[in-house]
Amino acid sequence: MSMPAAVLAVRSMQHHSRRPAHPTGVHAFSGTLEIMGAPMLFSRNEEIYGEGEAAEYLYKVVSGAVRMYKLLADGRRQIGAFYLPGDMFGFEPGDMHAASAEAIGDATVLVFKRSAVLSLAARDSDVARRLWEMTARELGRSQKHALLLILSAQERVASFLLEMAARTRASSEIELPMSRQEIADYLGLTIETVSRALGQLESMGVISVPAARRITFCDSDKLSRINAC
Amino acid sequence: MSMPAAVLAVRSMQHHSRRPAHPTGVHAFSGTLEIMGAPMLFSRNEEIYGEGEAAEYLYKVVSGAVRMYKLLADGRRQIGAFYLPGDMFGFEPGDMHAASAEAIGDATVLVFKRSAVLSLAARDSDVARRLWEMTARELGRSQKHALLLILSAQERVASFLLEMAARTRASSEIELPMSRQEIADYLGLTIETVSRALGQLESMGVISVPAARRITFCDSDKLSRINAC
DNA sequence: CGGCGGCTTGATCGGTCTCAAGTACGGTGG
DNA sequence: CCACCGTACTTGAGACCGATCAAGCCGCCG
Repeated sequence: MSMPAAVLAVRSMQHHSRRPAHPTGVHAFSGTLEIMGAPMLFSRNEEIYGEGEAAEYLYKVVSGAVRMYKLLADGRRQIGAFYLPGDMFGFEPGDMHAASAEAIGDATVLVFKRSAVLSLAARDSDVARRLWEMTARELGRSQKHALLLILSAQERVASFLLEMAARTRASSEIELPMSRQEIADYLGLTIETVSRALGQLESMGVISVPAARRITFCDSDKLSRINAC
Repeated sequence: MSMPAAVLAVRSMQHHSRRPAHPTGVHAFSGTLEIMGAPMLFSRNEEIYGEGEAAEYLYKVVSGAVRMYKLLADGRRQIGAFYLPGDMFGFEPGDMHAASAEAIGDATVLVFKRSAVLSLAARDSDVARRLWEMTARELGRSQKHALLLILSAQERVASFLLEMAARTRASSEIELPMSRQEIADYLGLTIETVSRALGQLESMGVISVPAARRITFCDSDKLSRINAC
């Protein structure tokens, strides 16, 4: 197993001056911990961590987007989550990563040393509570994701669009950071089926697709009604 | 929304003498909290909590089994998890239950007041850590569940059998507490497909099914190889 | 013995995958 | 500025897997 990319990158960062945390508005932890996050840049498709590596860090997306995924024996890829600016990720049940994470496009990510977070949590119950809340929120997201996977193709795509709209706080139009292949791997479909479902929604007058990665909502109510959850 | 069953039941329990916690060997929390769990009995199909209710309690299965599920608009049911003796459940991102929980057969469950657990966690960082670990473990389970749902029917059933075997620490034979319908709703399949997949596995010589709810493993290696994860 | 619920088995239908072209877009170099 | 190229996306035709509809079977309990 090769050296985790994150470890190398963080080490190389230690010689740089620490920039202050970005003014993203969302604070991961109160006070002291926030300044512990070392900003790192990942380029398109660069690995942030790999399955089986020691989970030494927690991460927070500042800009760009991240995919978390697992590869199956036969080569299929299941994307478990997309992380957008403001999202934290890297929570794991054990001390090993059960999945891999990669930058979708160029991305800036704050990196927190896990042991530092844990020791801070041991002293500061408020930090511990936030840590627990974030893990619980991640659990909720995972459960919603599992729900998606039993729906029809059209329902999955509709739910996905609504999820993305809610997470980017955009009501009328969204810009997707990920490819059709990534959407397909997230929804448990093929690119062709995703494309067809989008085409159906468009011909139903629910959305319009002026560019492949730009979706405008023409009838949000109808879109919500297609979503069975 | 009707009064949560758990609330009523706990209230009625307050007039009973507290039995000591069951000697199950698995401890939810160190020390004081363990004795805070009020044992409750639920009968077959009885609701433990319902979607949308306030999440006032945490639960630990002592005996029997519990299903956690959501109902979709069109009546489909997605079972998100089965909880077996030793498992804790009821963790939620918000202060509301996002799903419902019911006893599969008659079941004994320890009930912990959430606010008491939280205030204990605020004082005792060890409790806070355990709480976080359990939530993270639940997150891992949910992610594995999502992975199941993109597999073929036979792979899903094989994975399910392996999961149940691992969780009951049984290597050669398992006794399933749940019906085919519940297995189907957990795996995102129909009862017919579950039944056929079991039949195929049996005719392949991988398992044998002496009784509908009793599965013996004839070739665990081959079963593991069918599982694509 | 009869009846009922849970499970299995069979035949057909439909949605999604697969394979295969075709098209639009973004970037690069002339 | 335009021609070219490669990648991403769309669209079409046919195959396949699991859902659906419909009987039949088994075990349990009255």
